[in-house]
Amino acid sequence: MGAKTDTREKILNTAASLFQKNGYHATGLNEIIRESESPKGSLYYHFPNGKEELAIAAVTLAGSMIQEQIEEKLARDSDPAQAIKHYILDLADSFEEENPDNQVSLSLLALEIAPIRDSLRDACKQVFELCADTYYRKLITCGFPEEKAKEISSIIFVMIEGAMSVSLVRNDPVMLVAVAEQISILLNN
Amino acid sequence: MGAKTDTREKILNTAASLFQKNGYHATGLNEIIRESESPKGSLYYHFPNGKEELAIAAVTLAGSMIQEQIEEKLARDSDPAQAIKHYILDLADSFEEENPDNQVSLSLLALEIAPIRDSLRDACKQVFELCADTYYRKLITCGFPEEKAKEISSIIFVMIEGAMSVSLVRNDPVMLVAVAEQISILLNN
DNA sequence: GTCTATATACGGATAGAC
DNA sequence: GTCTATCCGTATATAGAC
Repeated sequence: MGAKTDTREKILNTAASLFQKNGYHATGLNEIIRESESPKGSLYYHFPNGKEELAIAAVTLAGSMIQEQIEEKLARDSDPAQAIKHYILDLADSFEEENPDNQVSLSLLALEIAPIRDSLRDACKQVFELCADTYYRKLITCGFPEEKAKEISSIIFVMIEGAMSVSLVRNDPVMLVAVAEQISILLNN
Repeated sequence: MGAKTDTREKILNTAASLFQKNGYHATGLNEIIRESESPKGSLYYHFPNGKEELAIAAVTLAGSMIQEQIEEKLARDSDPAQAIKHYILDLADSFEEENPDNQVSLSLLALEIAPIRDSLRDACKQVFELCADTYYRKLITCGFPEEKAKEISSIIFVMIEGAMSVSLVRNDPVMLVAVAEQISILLNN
């Protein structure tokens, strides 16, 4: 093995990166195979259902990577409010950088592909759930009551995703900073 | 006059509706002229710069309509927390309905078109600003200090847009309800 | 499993009659 | 100002050699 899954991985990584950055409809399969230096035949060999199947795999991969990043960064502070604030400020800091692993927004891709088909919507729902659940577990670990943690973790996900959208549109991370400042208020009530 | 601007208006309204609902790249000009029952020649007569010019006009129109709806609904309650909560719960209620004037999310369209060109990004920024400013003016009217109002109004816009995105992806308005419940906490701190 | 050539449809845009 | 016919590029997808 090794080379066996290598082509598939290259295609998938490239697709996930381009889909997240430019969106689903704006990204052509030709662009994906060019950037990943893979032939089109391999794409359809590994993803027989074409672009939609690739989208499901891509949103799932992107979600996992984001989830891992959240988890890792939340572990740096024991205080949950501080940890989450710290994480969001890091997002703001890395906003200018262009390297692909800093792409932490799922909204564009999810909003585009969810309406296409139920299977795509389900994949998006799962990814959203996964991210929110990472905040949830942090809050539980820190002693928050279950109900409160459930409520707050969803709100945090919504605020971050909303602030990311606004920041991307405005091309300016100040909205993320503003949201970071609200976290402690949110958690202490 | 009357018939003179009628064609333009029909094209623009249809475009704004389809762009908001399905997104920019997923909506073809052919679809717009078919749905608006206008010939393609008229589209390029009224919007010589084609799809991009239409997108600017559409996002601006959509923003104005949303802004008016926010303003109108916030006027129903004198207490700002109550007014905003009431407005968000209305959004949740109207979530199932399909008529076009209930499309109150700008994120999909804005995230798609902002990166295309600066003129499109600027139009999106202005629209976002317009909406947030409506919350701002409500807060000022109700006696909030300027700085606090500025801060909170942005957060409210972010939370609503984020909750709308999540609700659209999940096809379920519960996230809007959850956000509505947080408004009073946000305003009383 | 890999790769290229090709099929087919549709995208945005334009020309030019009326 | 209105409308149709058409251009050209690119999109997704497939066929079939290797």
